[in-house]
Parts: sequence; structure tokens; C-alpha cells
Amino acid sequence: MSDEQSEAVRLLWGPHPKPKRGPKPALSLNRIAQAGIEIADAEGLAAVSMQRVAGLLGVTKMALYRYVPGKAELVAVMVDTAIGGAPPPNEPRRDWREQLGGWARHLSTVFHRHPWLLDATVGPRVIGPKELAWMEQALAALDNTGLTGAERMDAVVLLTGHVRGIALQARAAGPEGSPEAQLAATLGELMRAHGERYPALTAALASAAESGGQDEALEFGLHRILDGLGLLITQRTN
Amino acid sequence: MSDEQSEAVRLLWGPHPKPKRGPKPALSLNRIAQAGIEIADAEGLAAVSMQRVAGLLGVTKMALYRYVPGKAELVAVMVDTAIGGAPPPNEPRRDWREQLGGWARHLSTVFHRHPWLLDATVGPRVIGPKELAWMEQALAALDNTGLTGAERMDAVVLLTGHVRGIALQARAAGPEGSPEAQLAATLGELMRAHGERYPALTAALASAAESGGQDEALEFGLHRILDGLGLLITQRTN
DNA sequence: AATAATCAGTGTCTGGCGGACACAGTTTTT
DNA sequence: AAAAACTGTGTCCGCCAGACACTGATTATT
Repeated sequence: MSDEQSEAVRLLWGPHPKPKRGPKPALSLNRIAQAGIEIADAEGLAAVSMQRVAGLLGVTKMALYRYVPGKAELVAVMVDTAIGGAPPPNEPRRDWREQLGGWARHLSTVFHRHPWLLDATVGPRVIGPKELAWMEQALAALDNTGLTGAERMDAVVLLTGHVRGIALQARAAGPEGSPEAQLAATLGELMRAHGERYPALTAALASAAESGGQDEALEFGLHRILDGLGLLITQRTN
Repeated sequence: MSDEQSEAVRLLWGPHPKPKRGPKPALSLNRIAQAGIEIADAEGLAAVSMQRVAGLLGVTKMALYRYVPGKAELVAVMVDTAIGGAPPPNEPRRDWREQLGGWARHLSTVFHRHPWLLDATVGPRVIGPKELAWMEQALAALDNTGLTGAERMDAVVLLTGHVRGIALQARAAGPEGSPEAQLAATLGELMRAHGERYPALTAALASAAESGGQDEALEFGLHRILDGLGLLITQRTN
């Protein structure tokens, strides 16, 4: 049971036994994670290499391996650091709907601030304490709603999936610069060339264009999900 | 406008002008994509390298660059190939709800069959014709529902986000082998050690465990989403 | 105070990756 | 027959993650 996974667990969940002898460390896990986050925020997760991170810290790349067993674990720490503390605690006076809505919007801003979280959170991995705190928060909002444990879990998965999906398409559309224009133009060309094969898509795009797109995708899905949950909850509590 | 993006567009959308002189190609775009898919299905997207693909085809890696400008484009072709043809056309006798439900379940099986699609479809990229056909199909199901074009698009994004989210957690839980057991055991250990910090999570897990988890997450979210959409649609059509 | 143990950071090396480029061999056009 | 066009190969580069042996700094033990 002392495999590489438990290394990641110890790194994320502690304890961090500090050495008694030898020179004092010039770095810290937190500083390393911050450096990685800085690079990932600016240039994406692919730009995060041991060399880059080490260079940013004025150190050789091999020095990082004194703090982190490998790149995967570094990314894991980056994720849990970037996710940050959970949102302010649920106020009991608000109902589950307001709480979950606020939670999802808050999570959405996190994904917007650190788009590389999308890349870093695909695939099996060890979850960190702050990430788990997010899930705890959402689950707590669903207390006393009559939902079973499995249903509460499924509801949270549903919400996070939506937030992720929105972040995904937000990145595909591009923030503002050239990639957006190019990709959008490319799609426009495609539709002009092959539009007859996709009539419903053509119609939807035209309709969306004339009504002035204002990116309500997050709110739209959120309202649908919360409405659907509401139906189930009233059905359970009556 | 003859950048590298248009290369990918030409590759995915044609036309494919075939040369008149020179030796006949030993490979084809399709065979290369199939080889890549085979590797990705078996060992994940990370195992797909030019060398591996070329080796599987009995060829040097540089030969692949005669068919594909780079690895990103190869992955794009793999994606559009693996997604496969759209599901059988919508039967007009079924209502939007049945159509969208079937569509989402069908899409879910695709993600289950090719888990690496999750990795391959993060980040800005050129969309392929088959992928667009999937979107077309879902949009067509929402014709005559009173929803605006933007709303129809948002609804499809919501559905795909959910299917992706389910595929994501399905992979995190592991198919059957050791990673599942290890990760689940790890989570169990964490909960045992830090459970008091996550009371709602502890309660939900306990409740889910005793009711016998049977992985209804896909259906749960699907029903909530369709219920929520149903509310909006009846509101619009009345 | 001297020695031994421990630990931080470095330098060097390996194998694998994507990809640029020049080249040889094959096929078709002129 | 010659030239043009095209396919697949061999070689090279820079970057990557990581293994390993090492130097030098710091502290506990004697």
C-alpha cells in the first residue's frame, strides 16, 4: 500500500514531516504550486514543465523533485491550490436552490480564472481536500430535501458537469483574441459551405445571431437543472 | 487564411485532391486514424505517438506526415472517426423528450467505448463533420418546441456537458481493474481519516452505500435536465 | 569541539517525444 | 528517354520527465 498513489495522498493531505537536519529548504510546496499556476494561467497547462517552473523559481529542475515526486503530483497540488478555499459557508436561511445556484456560479468563475483546470481534471487522480470541500458544500445544500444519498451525489455530479461544459465551450469560443476570431470564422465558412447538411444547426445559429448572443448558457442550464431538481424535491417532500 | 487551422479543416472536411503522379500511397487517412484509435482504446491517448501509430502500420513515423500535418490533426481525425455516424435519424413520431434521451444515451455509449475522447476534446479545436452531425441531430429534436435558437443551442450544450461529466466520473471510478480498487480504497481511507471535516459527504456516501449503488447517475441527470427543459417548453408553447 | 548523519540543490545521462529537412526510389507525364 | 511529382526513409534538433551520483550545508551526537 505504499505505492505512488499514497505519495500523492500524503502530499495533498499531509502530514508533512519536516526534517530536523540539513540545510533549510529554499522553496516550499506552495511556492512551487503557485509558480506552476502562474505559468498555466498565462500559457496553458502544456507550458508547465519542470524546467519552466524551476526556472521561474531560480532553481534547477531537479531541485523540484525534493518537494514533489513527479509532474503528476505537482499538477495535483496545483489543482487543489488553484481551486482555492470553498465558497463562504451556506447560510441556512437560504434554500437549497439559491445555495446551489451560487455555488455553481462561484465554481464557474474558478474555471474561468484557471482554464487549465479543465485539462488537469480529466482522468483518474487523487482528489485534494479543498476540492472535496467544494463537493461537501454542495452536498450540504441538499440536506433535508428528501433526496437519497445517491441522488444527492448525482445532483452534484450533474451540476459540476454543467459548469465544466460551460467552461469548455467558453474556452473553445476563445477569450477575445485571435483564436476566437479564427475559429469562429472557420465555423462560419464551414456553415456557408456545408450548411445544407445541417439545417437545424443553421436555423439555430441564425436565430441566435439575430437575437444577439449574450452567453446565457451557464444560466440557462443552471435554471433547467434546478427546475428539474425542484420537481423531484417537491415530489419527495410531499 | 492559409494557416494551420485550414489544414485541419481541409483534412476533416475535404476535398482530398489525389495526386496524379508518383507511387501509390501505401496508407490512407482512415487506416492511420483507425490505428491511432486502436492504440488509444487500449492504452489511452497518451500512448498514441507517431512512432506507435507508424509501427502498428509497419512504416516509419515520418511517413505519417505525408497524410497528416501534425499530431494535433491526427487526433482531430481520430475524434471524428471514433465518434462515428450520427445515431439513426429522429423518428418524427417520437417527441423531443424521447429523442433527446435516446440521443444522450447513445452519446454516452460512444464515450464509454472511447474514453480518450474526453482528453481529445478539451481545448479549442476544429470540429469535424460527424461531430457536427451529432449536434444537428440534437438540435433537430428541439424543432417546434418554442425555444429560441440560443436556447436550443444551450440545451444541447447542457446535455453534452452532462454526458461528458458522467463519462468522466465513470473513468475516475475505473472500469473494473486495480485502479478502481486502489482509488476507491484511497477515498475510503481519506474519509475514515478526515470524515469529520466532510459531514454531508460522509452521510451521502453512507446512504448511497446502504441503498446499493447501481450507477444511475446518467439517468438521474438526464431526467432532471429533461424535466427542466419540459417546464420551459410547456411554458413556451402555452 | 569534532565527527557523523542527514538533507538541499546541481550536473550529467538516458529514452522518448514531435517535427524539420535532405534524400532515394517509384510512378506518371511530357 | 527525360523530367516532374510523389512516397517513404534516415538523420538531426530541441524539449521533455526522470534516474543517479555528487557537493555542500546544517544539525545531532559523541
